[in-house]
Amino acid sequence: MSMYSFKEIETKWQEYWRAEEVFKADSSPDKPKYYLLEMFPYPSGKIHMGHVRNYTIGDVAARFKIMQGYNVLHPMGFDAFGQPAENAAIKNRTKPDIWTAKCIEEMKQELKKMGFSYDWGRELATCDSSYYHWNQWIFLKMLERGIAYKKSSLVNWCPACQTTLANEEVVEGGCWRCHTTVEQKELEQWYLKITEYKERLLEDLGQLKNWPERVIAMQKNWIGKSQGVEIYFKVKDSLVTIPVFTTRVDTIFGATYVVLAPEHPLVKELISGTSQQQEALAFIEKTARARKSAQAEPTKEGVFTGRYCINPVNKETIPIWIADYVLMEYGTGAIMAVPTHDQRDFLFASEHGMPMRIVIRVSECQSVRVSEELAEAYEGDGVQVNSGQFNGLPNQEAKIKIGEWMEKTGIGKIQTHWRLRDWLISRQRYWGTPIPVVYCPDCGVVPVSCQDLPVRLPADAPFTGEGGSPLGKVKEFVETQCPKCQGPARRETDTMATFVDSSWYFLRFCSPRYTDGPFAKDEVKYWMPVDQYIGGIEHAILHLLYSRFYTKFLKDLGLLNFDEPFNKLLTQGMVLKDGEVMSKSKGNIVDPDAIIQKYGADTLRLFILFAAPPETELEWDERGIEGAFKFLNRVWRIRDNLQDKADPAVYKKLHKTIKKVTEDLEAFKFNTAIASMMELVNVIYQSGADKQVYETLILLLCPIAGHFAEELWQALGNSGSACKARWPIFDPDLVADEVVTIVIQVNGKVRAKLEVSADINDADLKALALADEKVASWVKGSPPKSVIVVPRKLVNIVI
RNA sequence: GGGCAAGUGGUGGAAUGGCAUACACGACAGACUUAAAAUCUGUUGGCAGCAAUGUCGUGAGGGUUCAACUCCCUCCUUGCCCACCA
Repeated sequence: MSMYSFKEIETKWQEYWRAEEVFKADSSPDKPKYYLLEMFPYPSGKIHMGHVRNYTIGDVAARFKIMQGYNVLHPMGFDAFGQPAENAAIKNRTKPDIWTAKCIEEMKQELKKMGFSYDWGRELATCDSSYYHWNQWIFLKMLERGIAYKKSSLVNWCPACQTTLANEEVVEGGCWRCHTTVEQKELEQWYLKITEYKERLLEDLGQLKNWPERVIAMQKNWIGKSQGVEIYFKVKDSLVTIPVFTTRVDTIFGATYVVLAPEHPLVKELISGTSQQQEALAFIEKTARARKSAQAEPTKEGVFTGRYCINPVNKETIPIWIADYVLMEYGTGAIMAVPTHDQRDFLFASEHGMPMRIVIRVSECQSVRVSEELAEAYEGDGVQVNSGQFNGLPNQEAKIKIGEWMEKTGIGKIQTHWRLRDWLISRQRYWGTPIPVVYCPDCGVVPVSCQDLPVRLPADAPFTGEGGSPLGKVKEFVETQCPKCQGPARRETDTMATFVDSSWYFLRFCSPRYTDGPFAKDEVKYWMPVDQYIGGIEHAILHLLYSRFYTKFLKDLGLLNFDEPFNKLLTQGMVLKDGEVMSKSKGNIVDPDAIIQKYGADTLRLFILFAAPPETELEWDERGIEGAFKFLNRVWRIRDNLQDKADPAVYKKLHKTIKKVTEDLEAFKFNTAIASMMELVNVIYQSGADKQVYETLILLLCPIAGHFAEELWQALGNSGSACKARWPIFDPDLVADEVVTIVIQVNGKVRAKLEVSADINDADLKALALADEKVASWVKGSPPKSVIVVPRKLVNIVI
């Protein structure tokens, strides 16, 4: 009787898989392909439970597909540029490249200890010049087509660190590193014109039938298409016109004032010379300061400009205000205020004593007549009142009619506004892809030519943590020749945001060593799109949106022949401890490596799959992991008591288990797949198993507990790798029951059960049910009102 | 404020119109053992009952149905995402 010595077994098989290149993928046109991808990690040096869960889910799916005969591509790499390497450089005086290489090495060792089925021959790291070369190449193509461009804009700026911050790096209005209040600063920055693709990004969401609903909803929200009307308000005694955007044109007759954002370009002109000028200027100055801190609380402050404009639908003269509840970034930066039908306008109007007029009522005879009776704005649907020729129309209908009428008369224009902004990719940082552009005093902004790529990061730079980009201080990097006139020029010292790196890595995996372009077209044609993508919900918007954008751009370049990169998407839930997310700051981290040491990788994999379905949160439970370990040991010991020929009932259970496990793995229902295998093991402990039953069980376990299965597969005298064996097929005859249990209900309550032949007809079943003595005692001779018979399941007698 | 998801035994969870609580953890009991651990075998939703059995029970309330954890409506709670977005 041997022990289940997981340490030896796991090392042995990991070495075997490596030496035999078991998981090496090659494109082969005669086999169905399956590209399984998990979101690649930032190489922090240690894997955490989130990684373990993400990659275990993917690994089981990959191994299952291999056994089913698919040609599987399952690669792994590292999203290796980014802030932490630079922070480490500042803190420990290490070089970012050396620090990152060390982290990758350590992380790879941990991933290997989990026994994941990666084709390590395809490993890539985004910080390799052979990778970021093509980042730069794609950027140049975007520049050529006007998709990459430079403009001046407000960005988050930490005055202490002297650097810009991404929105994600602003925590409660302060710098995530030093907590200094973040300011808004005007800077020239590089952008990618993702807005050029907004229509397609929105529309093609419809193609993503196998994406979670909520991810689709989040992307829709983020793109933020809203249809409305731009209305022109003429300023009284002036040639100026104020365009206003609204999605509620049906409320236009209730507009009692107009509001501009304090930064609106027309504001200065409007207030000049009015009695309100000083007050207005002071207000603008004050809000500008308040708005500098990124997360200012909403307020309802504002000031009258001293000017009036004309409501074009009823020629009413209404005042123009400036208020900080209007945002310059959305719409036209100006709104028409309808206090009766917009809650924000209502609050502002109440505060400042502005008039209100109801223009939509639930019904025409509704008794509320004067606006003073309103406690809040009515934002729902109803019938138009006080609305000129549109009175009496349902407001949804009026919305369309008024829009059309405005177009015809030139009062306004039907328009669509979007929330999506262009993507700011400039970072004043060292550890990222250099933006391949040169500034020449004579020729201006000149792209580096494709032949001269990659623009390499200098090996060293001064990392002080203050005073802007370290790259700017590396003379050999900055000083260069203009590609156009050969005169002296300066290189761009900004680098690209790391989200750029991860926006196309799934394409690079198809031909990671290709040198003539970002990827080999035929390899991409064979492998793409990704059949199954797996990762955290935190990437539901940014990474997935950027990857979709890149795919569409590369399609337009003629390099791809599909619109969407990821066919199916699974977002796995988080791993919790004591009801909270595992995090360093909470100090509730469970180190996967410690669990591997104590129980082995197969036990860890089994537990993490068994404890919860993949999409829901998973509560870490040390006792649960012992249960998983006990189960593997229980399976291990079956080998000591194999019979010559197992009981037919065991075979029946076996084939039912094959069916259930196959269906469940297909649907990523790992927890119930494992439960059904546990049931089979319980039956085996009752009735015994033979070699064939045992071998089949081992194969069913193989995708989940790979090392364990290999060892037993070999011990049973098989040659070759279990994970290359054919996936078991169930016998339909053995799965079908010849006797079924029928539930007999009286008035919907279970009163009896009958064992009957599976092919009994409904009439016989009904007769049998009525004849049952327990049933008779409930029916008590009264004739049943009706009897419902569900074949093979139940009979319900209604009395 | 808007959107989405979830709410089931002591615990993780199963059942997506047809036996509520599969499987596991924990707990309790028995076997083995000098003893413990490990292992194996049972029992394990509440209430009433010696028992057979009855009855209640899936966040709350209503509805549809012969039948509802499941579908519909209203509400509560929790989590996530977005948010002065006009």
